[in-house]
Amino acid sequence: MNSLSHSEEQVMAALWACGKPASRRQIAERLPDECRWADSTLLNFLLRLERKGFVRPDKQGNKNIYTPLVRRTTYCGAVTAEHLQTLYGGDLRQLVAALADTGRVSYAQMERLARWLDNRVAESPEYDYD
Amino acid sequence: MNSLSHSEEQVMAALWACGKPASRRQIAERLPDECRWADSTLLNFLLRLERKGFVRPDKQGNKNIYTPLVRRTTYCGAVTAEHLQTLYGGDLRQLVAALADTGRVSYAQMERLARWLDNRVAESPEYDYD
DNA sequence: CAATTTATTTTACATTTGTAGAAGATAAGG
DNA sequence: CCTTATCTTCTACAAATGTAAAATAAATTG
Repeated sequence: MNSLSHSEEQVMAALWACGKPASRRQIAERLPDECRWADSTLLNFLLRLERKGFVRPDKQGNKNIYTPLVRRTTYCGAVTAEHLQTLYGGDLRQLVAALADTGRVSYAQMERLARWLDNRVAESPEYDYD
Repeated sequence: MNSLSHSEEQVMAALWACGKPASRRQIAERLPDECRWADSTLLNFLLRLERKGFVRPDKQGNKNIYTPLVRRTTYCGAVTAEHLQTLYGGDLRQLVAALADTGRVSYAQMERLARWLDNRVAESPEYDYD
């Protein structure tokens, strides 16, 4: 899988957030505030994403409708795993700790994660233990 | 804080892994296998890191000893928080889920994280609840 | 100390990235 | 249908990135 630049990643995130194939306008609406680009800028990123095999544009009249060709979880899993490896040697606890210790996630969120994990771990079988 | 390119990040990770100020050679030893760069390449990254305020080189004879000027947790917390926001809308559960669902972390590791979180959450006070 | 090895600094250059104006194509209003 | 507003595609360009050879400086060795 081709790797994405930060801007391209933001565009993909916005497209995934749309939940279905979306126009340039719809994608723009989902972008965070700091991404107030010129139309042609966003379209250029979409073109680069097309070249990298991440989206397919379908012409509806003069407009394009973009469909993601890579699953969100697939891409995010891969890039997060890479991030985890590079910065934390693959240790997920360290990643969570870094967030907690620098006050990047609230206590409440940590608790929710704990509860949720307890469930997952409880109901999951152990035959693929390590 | 200045942002780092992927290569620069790998260099910093290696330097942090050294645990103390380190020479170019020592840093190289800690780099992952895929980073078999020419010496001048690594030195160039170190120079760029210096310009970005991430390291300070101290001359020991003709050698440089590099000291990190940014704490690992500070940097990693910031960049992981950004990653979390961009790709998962800030929801840590989604991040963990993406790793789990794509088989990027083992069941055992998830369990360790769960245990560890249970402890942290238990012993932590709640006065900063959300 | 001359020759050789080891380090670092400079310089270079192709590629990728961020950003958007200009140009071209399509639709819509009057 | 002509004008105007939309959209997209082309083209451009500066800055950042990946990568390393060439030049330079310092240490080591015979």
